[in-house]
Amino acid sequence: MSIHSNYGIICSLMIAATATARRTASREKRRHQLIDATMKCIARKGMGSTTLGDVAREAGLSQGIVNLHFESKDNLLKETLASLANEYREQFDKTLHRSGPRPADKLLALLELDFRPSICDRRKLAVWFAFWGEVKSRPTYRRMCDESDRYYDSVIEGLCAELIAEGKYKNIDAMTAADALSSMTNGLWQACLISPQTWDRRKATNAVMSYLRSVFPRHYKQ
Amino acid sequence: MSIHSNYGIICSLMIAATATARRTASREKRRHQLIDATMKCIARKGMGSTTLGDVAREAGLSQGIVNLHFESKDNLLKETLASLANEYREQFDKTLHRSGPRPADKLLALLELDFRPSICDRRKLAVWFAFWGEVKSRPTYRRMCDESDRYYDSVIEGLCAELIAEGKYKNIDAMTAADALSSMTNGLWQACLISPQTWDRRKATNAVMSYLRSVFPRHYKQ
Amino acid sequence: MSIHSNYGIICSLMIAATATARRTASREKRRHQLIDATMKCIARKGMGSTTLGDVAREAGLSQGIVNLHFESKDNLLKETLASLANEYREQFDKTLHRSGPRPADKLLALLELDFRPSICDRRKLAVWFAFWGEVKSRPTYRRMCDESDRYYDSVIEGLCAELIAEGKYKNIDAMTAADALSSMTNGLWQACLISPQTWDRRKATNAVMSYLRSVFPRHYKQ
Amino acid sequence: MSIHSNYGIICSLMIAATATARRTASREKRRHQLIDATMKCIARKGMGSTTLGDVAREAGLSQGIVNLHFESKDNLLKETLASLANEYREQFDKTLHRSGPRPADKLLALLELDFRPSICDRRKLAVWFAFWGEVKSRPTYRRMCDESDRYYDSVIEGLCAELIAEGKYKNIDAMTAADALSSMTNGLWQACLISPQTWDRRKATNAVMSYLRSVFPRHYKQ
DNA sequence: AATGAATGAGGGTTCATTCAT
DNA sequence: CATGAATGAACCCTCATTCAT
Repeated sequence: MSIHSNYGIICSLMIAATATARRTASREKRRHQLIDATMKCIARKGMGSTTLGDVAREAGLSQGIVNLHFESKDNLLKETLASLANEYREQFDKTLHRSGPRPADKLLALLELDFRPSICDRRKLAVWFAFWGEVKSRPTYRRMCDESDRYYDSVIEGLCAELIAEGKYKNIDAMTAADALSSMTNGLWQACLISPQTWDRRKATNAVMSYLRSVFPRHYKQ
Repeated sequence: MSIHSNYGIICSLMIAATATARRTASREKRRHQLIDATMKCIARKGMGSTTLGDVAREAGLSQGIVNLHFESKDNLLKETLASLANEYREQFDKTLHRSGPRPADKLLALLELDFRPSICDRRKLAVWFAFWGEVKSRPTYRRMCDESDRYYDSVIEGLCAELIAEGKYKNIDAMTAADALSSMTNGLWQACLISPQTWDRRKATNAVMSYLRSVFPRHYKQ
Repeated sequence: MSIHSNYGIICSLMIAATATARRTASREKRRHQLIDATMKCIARKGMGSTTLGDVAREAGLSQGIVNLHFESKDNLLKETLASLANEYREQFDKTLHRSGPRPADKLLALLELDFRPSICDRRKLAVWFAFWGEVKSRPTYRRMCDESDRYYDSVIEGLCAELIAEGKYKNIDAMTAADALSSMTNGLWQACLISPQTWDRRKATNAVMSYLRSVFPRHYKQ
Repeated sequence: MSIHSNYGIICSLMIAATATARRTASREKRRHQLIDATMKCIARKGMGSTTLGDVAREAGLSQGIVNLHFESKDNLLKETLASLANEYREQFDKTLHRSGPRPADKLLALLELDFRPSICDRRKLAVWFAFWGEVKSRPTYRRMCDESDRYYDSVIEGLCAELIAEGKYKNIDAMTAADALSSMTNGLWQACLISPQTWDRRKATNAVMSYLRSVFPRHYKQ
């Protein structure tokens, strides 16, 4: 075998690799495209009224496409929730690691994240609430949400613990502070969904800050 | 005809009479019965999977009964939400008027109400969240929820304003405090729904109290 | 309670009974009507190409009717086979008990039954063969067919045994004769299905008679 | 580029070469491979539940392969039946020509052929019956089966005629004997399919032999 | 020649709604 | 009022077929 044929082989291999890569990439891309369309539909029509036909149409593809890539509607919804949760987690982790270095800064950054437009977007919140609305009857959804929540709570609680240690705060424990802060975020999202006219980011931030300032006064000044 | 056949007839008659009595139960009673069955079904199977057949079966009645009393499924759901909202409002108002007389006591009573078993019951919360999950795509639901929320917020805000005036608190305004407290309640309900294992009433109360104590220290002592 | 009211009650009861009876009867009637339509469709289009829509249309009813009465297509098919088997069995038993009294007459009557127009009808045979075609992949069908076959075989074998005892035939045993006769019937039905042009009842009867005459010559004369 | 990468390339090439060889397998071979896979699928899942995807998977090939080689599913099935019929005919003709020389031996050899494992195999019978089940609604299938049957019947009838002439049998005509024998074979196959537990080759052979012996006693002794 | 992603028609099934009783 | 059989639209899903690679 000469070097020339070797060259040919290498090219073939590269093309094959690219083709495979492209096919594979395209598969992931399709899935993402469909999940995206699903979220749009859920936000617009609600979960119960979203049909696979709607999703396919939204994605500009054909009827059978969802079952081809997700096997069933149920699975599509599960993967949609997973994708949503994953997206949040990525932002959360990125924020956690890039902010700081002081725990007070990290905590503030994480709380502010929740009201950034990319997260606190009514369309996206509608999808979250659609899933939460099914949590009781779908153990899988509950488990997925629960798992994420525990992680976030533990991070928040850890930061609160550091603040308490640093500030020698006597009247508060880390877990209670974390519970209060986490629940406020969720409740404020709900307000954003239900009362968008009266809701605004500043109000939400004020509510959270009012807690931080009065509980951790040495870290968050007026 | 012998006495025996008479006996059988009389029994039949009594059964028939009972059935008739049941059948002629007042319109309102039947509607309530169906709404109740609806909530049970939503809590158990989720809103998307609840059929009119399920509701009728749960109520022990026949297939067409819901359309007879509510015209359509859509209407049944709207009335179910209205009933749920009404029930809460009644408890809220009763609590507001019976507690007191000081605003600090009233505020505390209202916040504690939210974690009483009759309100903070996972089955009932499941129904609430089911409706919130459809809020974005069903303007009617949103309007109904929004309306109630505004009322509660205004009451809470009024009480906070009284506390602020009484306590001469400088670093907080009534609206912010009301926002913080209301959103915490909603967020804690969500925790109850999603993480029932780690959730308990004391934790929830602690979270709320931690806010009251640090923001209104002169009213709520450690 | 006077006799008059009693009279009214009795009338009501009778009406109720009639109504119930009619409802119940109508249910069975509907099922039979649908099974009948199913057989017609299978005979005309084949089992694989028969849709529930076809069956409903054939019965002059609406799309959802089959699932209302049979839960699933699978169940409809099973019940169709059961009905077909039942119909045959009734004819078989009737023939068995009405013919005779001698075993030779009974055996002949049973074998002739298989080629009577009501049984050996190409449309009906098509349905039988449609089910036999699925026997390998559907254990339920196999079991149902097997069960019936055993019963018929045992009756035929019993009659052959009586003939053998009566005629003191040396060269044949009852089981072999029964196997030969039963299998001939099935094979001749197949010929009727596949080669209707060359098939006729006389030919079929001749084939069976040729066996009877040569194996049981003292019972069946030339 | 090191020798190691070369090694990898060469291996890839060899795999590719094998794949190519497989891909360029003669058209006929591929068709046969697919027909074989079709029979396996029909035997396992039934004709109605066999999809082109199943066939392709069974053959270890790709989704679109059947349409490439057979244009349509319908055509694949027709060719499968043709192949099945052809296979039987080859064995029949081989047996006919190799056995003998006396007609009694030929007839016996042909009848015994039908119960040899290579023919009377439940998997293969399942396929036969699957096609017979569609005979009524698919004229093409009927015609194909009919054509073959006529040929076999004519051969059997011819042999019977020779026996009758040789043995000077008075009470039987060739056509009737051929009908009886052919139908017995088919009926015994059905027994093999439906009641495999109680069926065995000896029983089947006995049934056929009981006919031959009593109808052609001078050729087939006890 | 072969692949496998994509299509879209059509199947079984569910269910809100209607209506005769 | 109440029933429950019946309807038929619309859903999810399957699968033969096509086509770019």
